[in-house]
Amino acid sequence: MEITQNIKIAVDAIVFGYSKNELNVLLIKQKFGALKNKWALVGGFVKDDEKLQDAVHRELLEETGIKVNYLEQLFTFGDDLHRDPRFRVISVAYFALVNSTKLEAKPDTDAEEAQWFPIHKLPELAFDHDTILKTAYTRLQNKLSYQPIGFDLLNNEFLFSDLENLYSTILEKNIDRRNFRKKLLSFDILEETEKFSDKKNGRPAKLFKFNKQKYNKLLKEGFYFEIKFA
Amino acid sequence: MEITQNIKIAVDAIVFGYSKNELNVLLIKQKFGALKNKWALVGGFVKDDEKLQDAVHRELLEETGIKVNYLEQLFTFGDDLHRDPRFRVISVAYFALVNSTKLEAKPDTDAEEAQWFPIHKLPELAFDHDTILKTAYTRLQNKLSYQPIGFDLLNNEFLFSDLENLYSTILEKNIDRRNFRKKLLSFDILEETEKFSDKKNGRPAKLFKFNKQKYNKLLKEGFYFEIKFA
DNA sequence: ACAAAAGTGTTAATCTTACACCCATGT
DNA sequence: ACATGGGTGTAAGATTAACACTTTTGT
Repeated sequence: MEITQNIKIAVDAIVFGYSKNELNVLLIKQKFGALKNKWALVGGFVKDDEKLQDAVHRELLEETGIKVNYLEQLFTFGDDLHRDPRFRVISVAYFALVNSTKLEAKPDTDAEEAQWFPIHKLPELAFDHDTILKTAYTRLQNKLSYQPIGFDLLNNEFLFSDLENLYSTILEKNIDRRNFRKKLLSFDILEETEKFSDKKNGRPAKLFKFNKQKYNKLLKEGFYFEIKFA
Repeated sequence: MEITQNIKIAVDAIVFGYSKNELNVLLIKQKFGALKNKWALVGGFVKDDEKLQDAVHRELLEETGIKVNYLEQLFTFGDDLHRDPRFRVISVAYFALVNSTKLEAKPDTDAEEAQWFPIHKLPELAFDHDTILKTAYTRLQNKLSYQPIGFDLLNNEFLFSDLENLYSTILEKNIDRRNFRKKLLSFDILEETEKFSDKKNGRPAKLFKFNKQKYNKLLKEGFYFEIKFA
């Protein structure tokens, strides 16, 4: 039983970062080919002896020097036979979160131009990457309501107002501050620190931490993280 | 830019059927190779000019003659480099529901032996198909609570008791009959028919239909299907 | 003293849960 | 008349939603 197949398999990463009340996406400028100078998701072909996940990490490191905080498989795009104009490529897309939108000095390898773009100010994208991005954004919006994933976009220690802004920015909704705080505290997965914000204006605010161990423990006991909004 | 890659891409379908208060999975017996006589999910290699979805439909038709009621992409299994002992295969798994567990007379093509197995009485499976199956079962259990997917496992017209049994079988939970009925009726996506069950025993029960148009309309208006259990 | 953001509590409305008896049919 | 499964309502408890004033700090 011999199989010949002329399909290439690639991975692409949709990396979200949150900074200054904006949700950003990491893109790199295409340097070659018909799509030169368009922007694209970080990605590339999978090596023969490489796990899909490892391929994603490798590409991220090679092209942007970034290490992600959260990574999960999103969807496999393989129904559009000509999504890549060169030949048939099936892409396994991954969804990633980072808690910093600083870009390190570019790594030596590919020296691609990587850049963060606010989700609502995207440039024209190569391939079907706009579709992929839309899928990822919807996934992020949904997950925020039933998985404590927002913390992966914030610093280890954060203000309640940061968290609240993150939710209201990404979900594009207003949130009642009191109800939001009450709800999150009721889960008992946040810890107060002794530290305070060092903002110029207004009353200093306590810094909080997400206690992942406690969350995992509660999960096993049947706890279900869920935040709804009016 | 030349790429050589020695990875094959396949699709596999996890087909669920519900019959006589049991959840069943469709498997086929392997006829060749090292895994001969083990059972496996329906699947096969993707053709060069074939959409992933079409590959699934084709394999289902060729190997079992079945047409599914619901199909969605589940997950892409590609991290285990030796999941297929012959060479590296990445498999895009699809999750399917049918409303009949009758198997047509075998189609002429491959004449594979296809058979339904109750989810809790599975034979030994080839490859990593037990992992895939577990993933699919979890997905089914979760989806049942937030998408009206159970109807795709039942006849077009069904009894409330069927629906209730389906939920309690798949979720492996007891359900309060009154609360369940109240909840579902409150969604206003079910229609009473004029017909009644023709069971021998007990009071005849009304047959209901799921009104998919109405559900889709409500969805657009922001309706959210959600069933929780005590 | 004022501007800015943080912190906090109550009430009404809604939703969820628990629970048991009568009804219609076939034998 | 009895066995079988179908059909229904209510009350207590929990959760959600709506809403505004006081506190702390820097200037």
